[in-house]
Amino acid sequence: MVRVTITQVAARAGVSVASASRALNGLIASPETAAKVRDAARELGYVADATAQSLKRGRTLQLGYAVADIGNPVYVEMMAAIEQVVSASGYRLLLSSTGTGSSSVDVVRDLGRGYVDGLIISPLRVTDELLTALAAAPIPFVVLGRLPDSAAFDTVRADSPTAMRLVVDHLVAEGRRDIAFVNGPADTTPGAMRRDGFIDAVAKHADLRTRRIDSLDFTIAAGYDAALPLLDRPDRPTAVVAANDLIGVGVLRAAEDLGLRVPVDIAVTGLDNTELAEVVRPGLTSVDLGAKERGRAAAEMLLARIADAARPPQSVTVPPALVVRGSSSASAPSALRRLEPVDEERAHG
Amino acid sequence: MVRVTITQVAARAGVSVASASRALNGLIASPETAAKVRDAARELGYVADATAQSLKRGRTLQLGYAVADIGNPVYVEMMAAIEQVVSASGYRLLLSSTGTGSSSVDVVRDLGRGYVDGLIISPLRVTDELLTALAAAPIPFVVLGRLPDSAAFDTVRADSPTAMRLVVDHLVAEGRRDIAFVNGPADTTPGAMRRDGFIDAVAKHADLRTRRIDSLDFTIAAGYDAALPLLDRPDRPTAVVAANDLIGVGVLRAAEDLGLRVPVDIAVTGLDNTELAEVVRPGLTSVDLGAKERGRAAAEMLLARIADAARPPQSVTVPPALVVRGSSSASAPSALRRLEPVDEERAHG
DNA sequence: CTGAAAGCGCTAACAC
DNA sequence: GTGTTAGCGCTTTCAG
Repeated sequence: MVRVTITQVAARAGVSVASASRALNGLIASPETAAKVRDAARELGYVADATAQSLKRGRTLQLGYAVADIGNPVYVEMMAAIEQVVSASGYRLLLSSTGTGSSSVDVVRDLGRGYVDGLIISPLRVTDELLTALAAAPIPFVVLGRLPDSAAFDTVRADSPTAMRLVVDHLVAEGRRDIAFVNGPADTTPGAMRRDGFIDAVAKHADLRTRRIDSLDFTIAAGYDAALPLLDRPDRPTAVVAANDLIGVGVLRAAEDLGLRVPVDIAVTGLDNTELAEVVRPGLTSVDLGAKERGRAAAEMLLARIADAARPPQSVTVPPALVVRGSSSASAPSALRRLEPVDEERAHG
Repeated sequence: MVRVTITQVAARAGVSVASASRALNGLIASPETAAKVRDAARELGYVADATAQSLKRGRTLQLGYAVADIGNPVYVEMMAAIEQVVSASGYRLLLSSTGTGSSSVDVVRDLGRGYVDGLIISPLRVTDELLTALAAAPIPFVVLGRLPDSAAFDTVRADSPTAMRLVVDHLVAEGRRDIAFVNGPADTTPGAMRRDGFIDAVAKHADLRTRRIDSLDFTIAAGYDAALPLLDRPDRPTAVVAANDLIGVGVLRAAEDLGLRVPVDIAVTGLDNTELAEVVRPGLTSVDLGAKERGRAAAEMLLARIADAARPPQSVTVPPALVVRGSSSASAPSALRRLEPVDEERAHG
C-alpha cells in the first residue's frame, strides 16, 4: 500500500495543496471545494502524515510516561488512568520504562529530541542530577511523587504521612503495641517518605515498641526475605506495616511458612490497596493512595501546563483512605476462616 | 530552554549544515571538522530533532502496542517484554488501549498516519473488518493471538488446545470426573479458543460429566458471578476449569463464600499462570502460556519484518506448561493449611 | 572531503 | 476563497 500525500489529493480534486489542506482541516473553503477535496481524499484513502504535521505544527500530540517499575501494579493502574485522559484529548501515550538500562535522567535528557510534547515521570529516586535535568527540560512535565520543596515543579503526590498514620492508628486501636515496619529500599523516594511517615505516626503513641527493616525491593520476594528473620524469633512483633502491598503479601507468605496465624499471631498491613490486597487471604489491610486519581490528575495537569506554560506550578495531593481487611482485624468482613478472637492478643498490648 | 538546531551547530563550528549532519552521524568528515562539530554540539546542548529526522528518513523509530484490556496482568507482562526488546533496538513504544473508545480497527486504520513503523496488536475479537484493515495496513504488524488460517500474517500464539489438555488431564488424574468450564465471553478469540480446547480435551476421556458457562468478562468479578450459581447446587461439579487466572480467582472466591473447601469439595484451575495464581491461597493451579516469551517473540518478529518486508509470514507458537498448586491437588506444595485427604473425593469419581 | 541545494509532507502567511 | 511560496529541521544527492 503506497503512501498517498496531500499533493495527490489536491491534484485529484483539481485544487492547490493549500486549498486541500484548508478543506481537510475545516478552515475556510467554498462548499464545492470542500466537497471535491473530501471526495478525493476518501477515494484515495488519504490520511495526513503525522510526522509532517508534527514538524510543521511544532507539536507531536504525543506524551510520555516514564516509570521505573512497570511490574508494580500501582504504576500500571496509573498508566491506565493516564492513557484514558491522554487519548481522550487526542494525544498518544509513549511508554518509557526507566528500570532497565536507561535511567530517568536519560529520559529527561532525551526530551530535547522533541518526540513528545510533555512528560509524566514517576521517578524512584530523586537525585540532584535528575532535578538539574528537569530544570533544564525543554518541554512541560509533571512529576508523580514527592520532590524537595525547593523544586517548583508541577507535582501530583500521595499523602504518605497520613497513610502511615492511618495504618498505625488502626493497629494500635486493634491492640497492637509492637509494630515493625518493613520498608522497600530506603534510598528511594517512596521508601524515604513511608519510613518518615511511619516514624512520625508511631511517635504519636506512647509505649509502643517499634523496629524498622529495609527490604531489597518493593516486591513480594523481597518482602518475604525481609520478614522471615523478623518473624522467626520469640520477640517477634505483633504487627507488621509493609511499605507497599507487594511487600505486604511477602510478609503474609513468610508468616504462613512459619505457621503463624494472621491476624491472631501477627497483623499485617500493606500500602496502595492494589487488587492483590483484595484477593489474598486473609485480605490485606491497606491504604488506598489513589493511584487512579493520581494518574488522572497528572495527565490533566500536564495538559493544562501545555495549554498554559506561564501558570504557576501546581501541586496536587490525593488523600489516602484506609481499607481494613482480615490481615489486621479478625472482625473484618473478608476474613475467610473464622479464627480465634484477638481479645487475648489485645490483652498483651 | 530554546530549541537548538543543526544550523546553529554548523554556524558555531564554522561549517555547512551538511558537514555538521555528516559529522554528527559519523559519516565521512575530516577529523578536525568532526571535532569542531562535536564541540559545537556539546557546547550548545544540541540533540537532533526526532520529528525532522523521522520526516526525512521515513521512519519514526516508534512501534505501537495495541491491547484491549491493559487491566489484565497478562497483557502487562507482554508489554514489559515487548518494551524491553523494543527499547534495546532503539525504538520507542507507543501504547494504544483499544478497550475504551477506539476499537482495534480504528488503531489499524490510524496506522496510515505514519507515527509508528510497526504494530503489535493483541485483538480480543478478530472480525472480518479487522482482517480487512490488517490486509490493507501500510506498515508491518504482528498479531498476538490466533487468526483464521486464511490470514497469512505474522503471528505469535499460545497453544490453547494443549493448555486445556494439560489441565483436564491433570484434573482427571486427580480423580475429578465432573468438570465445569467457566469461560470469558465466548465471542472473543481467547474465549473461543479455550472453549474449543476444553471441548476437545474432555472428549479424550470417557465417562466425564462436563458443562460450560460463559462469564461476562475475563475478570475476577465476572468469574465470581458466573461461579456462584454453578457451585451453589447439590449437583455441583467436582472441578472448575477457568478460562484465565482472573476468572479462576473469582471461582475461588465464590467457593469460599459458599463454604466449599478447595480442593476437597471443589478443584479449581486457571490459565496464564500470572503472579495472582502464585499468591492466592490455596495457590491456583494454572497453565503458563508464556506471556513473556510471546511478547518478546512478537517484538523480535516485528523487527525482523521491518528489516525484511519480503520474507514469508511467520507463525510462532509458544508451548504451555502446567503448574500444579493447591487449588487442584492436596499434595501440591503451596497448600497453606493441610486439609483432609482427597481420597474420599477420588472415590467418587 | 565539503558546501549548495533539494525536498520529506504538511501548514500558514501572503498576495491575488 | 484560492493559489503561490516559504519554510518546520533534517539528510542526502550532486557538484566541486
